[in-house]
Amino acid sequence: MIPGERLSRREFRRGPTDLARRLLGCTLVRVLDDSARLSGTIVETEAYLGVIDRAAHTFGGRRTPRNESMYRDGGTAYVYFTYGMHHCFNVVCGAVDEPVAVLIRSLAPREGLQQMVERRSRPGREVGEFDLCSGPAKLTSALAIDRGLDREDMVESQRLWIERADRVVPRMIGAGPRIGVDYAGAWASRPLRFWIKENPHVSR
DNA sequence: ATGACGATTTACT
DNA sequence: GTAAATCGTCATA
Repeated sequence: MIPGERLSRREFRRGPTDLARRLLGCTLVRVLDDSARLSGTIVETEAYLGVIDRAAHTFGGRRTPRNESMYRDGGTAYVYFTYGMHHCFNVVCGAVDEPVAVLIRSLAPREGLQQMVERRSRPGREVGEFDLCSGPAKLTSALAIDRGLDREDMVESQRLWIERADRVVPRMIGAGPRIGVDYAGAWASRPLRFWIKENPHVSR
Protein backbone atom coordinates (compact mmCIF):
# COMPACT_ATOMS: atom_id res chain seq x y z
CA MET A 1 0.00 0.00 0.00
CA ILE A 2 2.12 2.83 -1.30
CA PRO A 3 0.71 6.36 -0.93
CA GLY A 4 0.31 7.90 -4.37
CA GLU A 5 -0.76 4.65 -6.02
CA ARG A 6 -4.14 4.48 -7.66
CA LEU A 7 -6.95 2.83 -5.78
CA SER A 8 -7.52 -0.68 -7.11
CA ARG A 9 -10.76 -2.28 -8.18
CA ARG A 10 -10.83 -4.28 -4.98
CA GLU A 11 -10.39 -1.15 -2.87
CA PHE A 12 -13.21 0.65 -4.70
CA ARG A 13 -15.60 -2.22 -4.02
CA ARG A 14 -15.55 -1.83 -0.24
CA GLY A 15 -19.08 -0.47 -0.04
CA PRO A 16 -20.26 3.07 0.74
CA THR A 17 -19.85 3.44 4.48
CA ASP A 18 -16.36 1.99 4.53
CA LEU A 19 -15.18 3.71 1.36
CA ALA A 20 -16.59 7.09 2.39
CA ARG A 21 -14.26 7.03 5.41
CA ARG A 22 -11.38 5.47 3.52
CA LEU A 23 -11.43 8.14 0.77
CA LEU A 24 -10.74 10.91 3.28
CA GLY A 25 -7.15 12.05 2.79
CA CYS A 26 -6.90 10.47 -0.68
CA THR A 27 -6.17 12.62 -3.72
CA LEU A 28 -8.65 13.14 -6.55
CA VAL A 29 -6.73 13.73 -9.78
CA ARG A 30 -8.14 15.25 -12.99
CA VAL A 31 -6.05 15.60 -16.16
CA LEU A 32 -7.45 17.92 -18.82
CA ASP A 33 -7.17 17.46 -22.59
CA ASP A 34 -4.25 19.92 -22.65
CA SER A 35 -2.49 17.74 -20.02
CA ALA A 36 -3.02 20.25 -17.24
CA ARG A 37 -3.23 18.42 -13.94
CA LEU A 38 -5.75 19.47 -11.28
CA SER A 39 -6.01 17.74 -7.93
CA GLY A 40 -7.13 17.98 -4.34
CA THR A 41 -7.23 16.06 -1.10
CA ILE A 42 -10.66 14.61 -0.30
CA VAL A 43 -11.84 16.08 3.01
CA GLU A 44 -15.61 15.42 3.00
CA THR A 45 -17.75 12.55 1.68
CA GLU A 46 -21.23 11.08 1.93
CA ALA A 47 -22.29 7.42 1.69
CA TYR A 48 -25.37 6.44 -0.35
CA LEU A 49 -26.52 2.94 0.49
CA GLY A 50 -28.45 2.03 -2.64
CA VAL A 51 -31.86 0.34 -2.93
CA ILE A 52 -32.61 0.55 0.81
CA ASP A 53 -31.61 4.24 1.11
CA ARG A 54 -34.45 6.68 0.52
CA ALA A 55 -31.93 9.47 -0.17
CA ALA A 56 -30.14 7.52 -2.92
CA HIS A 57 -30.96 7.90 -6.59
CA THR A 58 -31.24 4.10 -6.76
CA PHE A 59 -33.72 3.81 -3.87
CA GLY A 60 -36.15 0.95 -4.47
CA GLY A 61 -34.08 -0.26 -7.41
CA ARG A 62 -34.80 2.74 -9.63
CA ARG A 63 -32.72 2.34 -12.78
CA THR A 64 -32.83 5.08 -15.41
CA PRO A 65 -30.50 6.48 -18.08
CA ARG A 66 -29.29 9.04 -15.58
CA ASN A 67 -28.23 6.66 -12.79
CA GLU A 68 -27.17 3.72 -14.96
CA SER A 69 -23.52 4.14 -13.98
CA MET A 70 -24.35 3.39 -10.35
CA TYR A 71 -25.11 -0.19 -11.44
CA ARG A 72 -21.60 -0.63 -12.82
CA ASP A 73 -18.53 -2.03 -11.10
CA GLY A 74 -16.78 -0.34 -8.18
CA GLY A 75 -14.43 2.40 -9.40
CA THR A 76 -16.89 3.79 -11.94
CA ALA A 77 -17.61 7.54 -11.81
CA TYR A 78 -21.24 8.58 -11.42
CA VAL A 79 -21.64 12.22 -12.46
CA TYR A 80 -25.11 13.75 -12.50
CA PHE A 81 -26.57 17.15 -13.33
CA THR A 82 -28.95 18.83 -10.89
CA TYR A 83 -30.76 22.07 -10.06
CA GLY A 84 -30.51 23.02 -13.71
CA MET A 85 -26.90 24.13 -13.36
CA HIS A 86 -24.70 21.93 -11.15
CA HIS A 87 -22.83 18.64 -11.46
CA CYS A 88 -22.04 16.25 -8.60
CA PHE A 89 -19.37 13.54 -8.63
CA ASN A 90 -19.67 10.10 -7.01
CA VAL A 91 -17.51 7.02 -6.72
CA VAL A 92 -19.44 3.80 -7.37
CA CYS A 93 -18.37 1.29 -4.73
CA GLY A 94 -20.16 -2.06 -5.06
CA ALA A 95 -20.14 -5.06 -7.37
CA VAL A 96 -21.97 -4.90 -10.70
CA ASP A 97 -25.72 -4.37 -10.13
CA GLU A 98 -25.21 -3.29 -6.53
CA PRO A 99 -25.95 0.45 -6.95
CA VAL A 100 -24.12 2.11 -4.06
CA ALA A 101 -21.86 5.17 -4.19
CA VAL A 102 -19.91 7.81 -2.30
CA LEU A 103 -20.55 11.48 -3.05
CA ILE A 104 -17.39 13.60 -2.93
CA ARG A 105 -18.41 16.81 -1.14
CA SER A 106 -15.19 18.77 -0.77
CA LEU A 107 -11.49 18.88 -1.46
CA ALA A 108 -8.48 20.76 -0.21
CA PRO A 109 -7.07 22.01 -3.55
CA ARG A 110 -3.53 20.90 -4.29
CA GLU A 111 -2.49 21.20 -7.94
CA GLY A 112 -3.78 23.67 -10.54
CA LEU A 113 -5.05 26.30 -8.14
CA GLN A 114 -4.83 29.06 -10.72
CA GLN A 115 -6.92 27.08 -13.22
CA MET A 116 -9.47 26.35 -10.51
CA VAL A 117 -9.76 30.04 -9.69
CA GLU A 118 -10.37 30.81 -13.37
CA ARG A 119 -13.00 28.08 -13.68
CA ARG A 120 -14.83 29.21 -10.53
CA SER A 121 -14.68 32.95 -11.11
CA ARG A 122 -17.58 34.92 -12.56
CA PRO A 123 -17.65 38.54 -13.64
CA GLY A 124 -18.00 40.55 -10.46
CA ARG A 125 -17.14 37.75 -8.06
CA GLU A 126 -13.77 36.97 -6.51
CA VAL A 127 -13.17 33.41 -5.31
CA GLY A 128 -10.96 32.75 -2.33
CA GLU A 129 -8.88 29.71 -1.51
CA PHE A 130 -11.65 28.24 0.63
CA ASP A 131 -14.40 28.70 -1.99
CA LEU A 132 -12.67 26.66 -4.67
CA CYS A 133 -13.70 23.09 -3.81
CA SER A 134 -15.73 23.38 -0.58
CA GLY A 135 -18.95 21.84 -1.90
CA PRO A 136 -19.98 19.04 -4.28
CA ALA A 137 -20.84 21.34 -7.19
CA LYS A 138 -17.96 23.72 -6.51
CA LEU A 139 -15.38 20.98 -6.90
CA THR A 140 -16.86 19.64 -10.14
CA SER A 141 -16.77 23.15 -11.54
CA ALA A 142 -13.18 23.70 -10.37
CA LEU A 143 -11.94 20.36 -11.77
CA ALA A 144 -13.97 20.43 -15.01
CA ILE A 145 -16.01 17.33 -14.14
CA ASP A 146 -19.29 17.00 -16.02
CA ARG A 147 -21.46 14.32 -17.64
CA GLY A 148 -18.68 13.66 -20.14
CA LEU A 149 -16.97 11.83 -17.28
CA ASP A 150 -20.02 9.84 -16.21
CA ARG A 151 -19.20 6.10 -16.44
CA GLU A 152 -15.47 6.76 -16.45
CA ASP A 153 -13.57 3.76 -15.09
CA MET A 154 -11.18 5.28 -12.57
CA VAL A 155 -9.07 2.12 -12.40
CA GLU A 156 -7.96 2.67 -16.01
CA SER A 157 -8.77 6.30 -16.87
CA GLN A 158 -6.13 8.79 -17.97
CA ARG A 159 -8.51 11.67 -17.19
CA LEU A 160 -9.79 10.96 -13.69
CA TRP A 161 -8.58 8.77 -10.83
CA ILE A 162 -7.95 8.60 -7.08
CA GLU A 163 -4.60 8.10 -5.37
CA ARG A 164 -4.24 6.38 -2.05
CA ALA A 165 -3.07 8.17 1.07
CA ASP A 166 -2.16 7.14 4.58
CA ARG A 167 -5.31 6.24 6.43
CA VAL A 168 -6.90 9.12 8.34
CA VAL A 169 -7.11 7.96 11.94
CA PRO A 170 -10.67 7.42 13.23
CA ARG A 171 -10.44 10.12 15.88
CA MET A 172 -9.85 12.70 13.14
CA ILE A 173 -13.05 11.73 11.28
CA GLY A 174 -16.27 13.57 12.05
CA ALA A 175 -19.68 12.07 11.18
CA GLY A 176 -23.16 13.56 10.88
CA PRO A 177 -26.35 13.72 8.79
CA ARG A 178 -26.08 14.15 5.04
CA ILE A 179 -26.80 17.55 3.49
CA GLY A 180 -29.80 18.36 1.31
CA VAL A 181 -31.72 15.11 1.76
CA ASP A 182 -34.48 16.23 4.11
CA TYR A 183 -37.02 14.51 1.86
CA ALA A 184 -35.56 11.12 2.85
CA GLY A 185 -37.41 10.68 6.15
CA ALA A 186 -35.50 8.64 8.73
CA TRP A 187 -32.62 8.22 6.30
CA ALA A 188 -31.98 11.96 6.37
CA SER A 189 -30.73 11.90 9.94
CA ARG A 190 -28.43 8.91 9.73
CA PRO A 191 -24.75 9.82 10.18
CA LEU A 192 -23.55 9.04 6.66
CA ARG A 193 -21.60 12.23 6.04
CA PHE A 194 -17.91 12.13 6.96
CA TRP A 195 -15.25 14.79 7.11
CA ILE A 196 -11.75 15.45 8.37
CA LYS A 197 -12.17 17.34 11.63
CA GLU A 198 -11.16 20.98 11.72
CA ASN A 199 -10.27 21.03 8.04
CA PRO A 200 -11.10 24.50 6.68
CA HIS A 201 -12.10 23.18 3.24
CA VAL A 202 -15.10 21.21 4.50
CA SER A 203 -18.42 22.71 3.28
CA ARG A 204 -20.63 24.83 5.60
C1' DA B 1 -47.12 16.59 -23.58
C1' DT B 2 -46.91 18.28 -19.02
C1' DG B 3 -45.49 19.31 -14.42
C1' DA B 4 -42.83 18.82 -10.24
C1' DC B 5 -38.48 18.28 -8.48
C1' DG B 6 -33.98 18.41 -7.13
C1' DA B 7 -27.35 14.54 -3.20
C1' DT B 8 -26.60 23.22 -4.78
C1' DT B 9 -24.82 27.77 -4.84
C1' DT B 10 -25.24 32.50 -4.54
C1' DA B 11 -27.03 36.86 -3.47
C1' DC B 12 -29.73 39.46 -0.65
C1' DT B 13 -32.69 41.11 3.71
C1' DG C 1 -32.17 33.67 7.86
C1' DT C 2 -34.89 33.44 2.84
C1' DA C 3 -35.19 33.12 -2.09
C1' DA C 4 -33.76 33.03 -6.88
C1' DA C 5 -31.40 30.84 -10.54
C1' DT C 6 -32.26 27.31 -14.18
C1' DC C 7 -33.20 22.91 -16.87
C1' DG C 8 -32.46 17.79 -17.35
C1' DT C 9 -34.92 14.04 -15.76
C1' DC C 10 -38.65 11.21 -14.60
C1' DA C 11 -43.36 9.93 -13.40
C1' DT C 12 -47.86 10.54 -14.97
C1' DA C 13 -51.20 10.86 -18.61
